[in-house]
Amino acid sequence: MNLKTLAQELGLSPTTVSRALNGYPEVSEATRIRVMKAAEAANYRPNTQAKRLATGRAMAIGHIIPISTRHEIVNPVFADFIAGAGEVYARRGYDMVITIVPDDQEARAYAELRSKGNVDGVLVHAPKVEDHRIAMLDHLGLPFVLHGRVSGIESSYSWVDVNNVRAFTRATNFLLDLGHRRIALINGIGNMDFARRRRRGYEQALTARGIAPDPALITEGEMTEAQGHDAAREMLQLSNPPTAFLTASLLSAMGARRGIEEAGLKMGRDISIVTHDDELGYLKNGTAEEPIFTATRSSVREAGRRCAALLIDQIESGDRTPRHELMEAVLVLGQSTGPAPTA
Amino acid sequence: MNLKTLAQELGLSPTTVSRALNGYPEVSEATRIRVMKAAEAANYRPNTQAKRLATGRAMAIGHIIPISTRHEIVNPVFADFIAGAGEVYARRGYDMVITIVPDDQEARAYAELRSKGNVDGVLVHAPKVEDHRIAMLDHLGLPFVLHGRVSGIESSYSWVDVNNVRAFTRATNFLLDLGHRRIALINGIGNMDFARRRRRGYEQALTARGIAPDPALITEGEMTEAQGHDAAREMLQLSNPPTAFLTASLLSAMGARRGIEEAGLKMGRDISIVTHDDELGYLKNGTAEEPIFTATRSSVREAGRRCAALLIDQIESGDRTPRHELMEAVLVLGQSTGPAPTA
DNA sequence: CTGAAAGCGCTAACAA
DNA sequence: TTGTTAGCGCTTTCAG
Repeated sequence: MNLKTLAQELGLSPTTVSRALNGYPEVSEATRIRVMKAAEAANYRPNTQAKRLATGRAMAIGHIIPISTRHEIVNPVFADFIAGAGEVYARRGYDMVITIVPDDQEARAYAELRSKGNVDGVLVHAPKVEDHRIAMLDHLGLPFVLHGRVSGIESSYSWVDVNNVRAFTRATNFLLDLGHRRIALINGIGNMDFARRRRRGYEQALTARGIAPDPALITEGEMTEAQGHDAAREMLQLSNPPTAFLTASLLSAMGARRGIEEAGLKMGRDISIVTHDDELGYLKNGTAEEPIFTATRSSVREAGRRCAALLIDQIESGDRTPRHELMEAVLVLGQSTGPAPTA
Repeated sequence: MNLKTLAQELGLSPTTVSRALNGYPEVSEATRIRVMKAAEAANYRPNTQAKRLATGRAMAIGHIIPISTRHEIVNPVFADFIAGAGEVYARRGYDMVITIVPDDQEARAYAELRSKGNVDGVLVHAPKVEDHRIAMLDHLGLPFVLHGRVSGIESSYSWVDVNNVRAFTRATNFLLDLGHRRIALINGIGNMDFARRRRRGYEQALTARGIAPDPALITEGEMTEAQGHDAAREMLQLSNPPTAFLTASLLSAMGARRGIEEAGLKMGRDISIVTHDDELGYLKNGTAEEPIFTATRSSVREAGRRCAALLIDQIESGDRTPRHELMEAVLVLGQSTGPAPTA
């Protein structure tokens, strides 16, 4: 069933039917209703491709996922972001087009998406310090929104990010308030922008209390269980070992926990862990002496929603002045994951 | 840059240029080369929407992800599948369109995808026992491939699946060979087809050795850390507790490990764990007395590739006779994750 | 081997 | 308020 035949059945022109269906004002209420009913009855749906060609709008948003670095796709957090963004796309009639590319071909992927007219805009994931993609997208003229920020870049662009500095300042302060003075940081890959900011928050909190950050207590890398385990084992063998760990992910925290137990120490008695990730409800129901965490997964989903909404707004309004949203992480202590963080 | 202007610049008709670019035989090698060069120089890419409209092919594959049940999107394994499928799509020129829907609207989502002509086929995830989606897609006439199978359905369809029965039979036998007689199963949600099959494999192995499966040693549910922990705690309080755990996911295994330690038992001395999931390299480097696991994540990625390739083949060939691929899980013991499982 | 012309299904000026 | 006409950018007969 297409427009033309539907129009014929109704004894109307395709134009009128189109207008009625798309809510144009200049069509009489009577015919509109008649058309709507007929369309409903015939189970008519406008052909997407034709619509796209005619309007010049792809009604789709692209997400490019580079894969040679495993972090992005393996990170469970990515799925949450997609879920959040997908909710918004569904609501607003957009398709989500995901492209997997070896990361040395990422630039070409954006350019192709652009020149083939596949998408109206893109969402950019996992920005690195001084990420080159910003300049490239600017140059392409393809609307985009970053999930995260890029520290080393002066040009302005739209982004949605969580306040990583503040989250880690608070988490560090929490441990300091408990009396800890030797606090280790198990962080993400150093050139990821979020990791840089988290480290800054941690160091600022220490410095503010007159404690010099100790490089021996900081490790950066892929946020896996093994990372947490190895780091904990190693650090606990120092002559002046940490009494607490602050980790950037739940997996690292689990690993650290294992390392701690292998060293014969007991969680909450000898040592504490704070993690940034609420991922799977692990580490919940603790007391103040036990692990706490800040909410990541729920906020990533919310970030997905906001990125998507922001991008669609920009596309539909044509207004390209950069906009930002900074979300606060929620510190979760001794209870299950709370609602998504507030702005 | 579009076909028309490119043709003008070359002093050729759009037809000829199109033919040259699309590899039609009836164009002279000389002009083909000339056209190719010009296209390259002008950085010309055919407009996707126009191509789609003209050919009637969407050059896109849909993935519908229902979200009210959290399992799918939260499961890290899903990201691996997407990565694998995405590789193939990229190679063969297809877009991957992901739709997130509240799971009570899944049927409508497929119907819309179909009638709007958004995609040429769909990949179906996480089949349940007696999954109704098969009948629906059959009825819609939309080509599809299942990742997994549906036990309770007689109609035939294409699928790619891992041999869950055999994986769990082998894992159970491994524990039996070590001398265990009280083996617990921490399984996925009961109405998921894969969970049903895993259970069957486990029970078959026990029965074959004359051991009656004990319902008190079987638990089914969302495969979280908490599930593993709670199940382990509970089962270890039985008057006749298990000496080994077989879990369907790494997270459950981690949880079980925590539960075991809380109970004052020691891994590898008092108790063993085998898990189906190689997720993050956890539990590796064990001895025979220590945990082993079968490769899931790497095989899921491979499954993604195969599903995508199978679907595209069917779409392009027009041949709708159902095809299947059964992959064997690889038992990984005392070493890091191996290569993807072989067929 | 190349080109002219029609058409994919829709939207959007412009007329009436 | 409705219809006519052109056109989005490509592919694909059908002629030459």
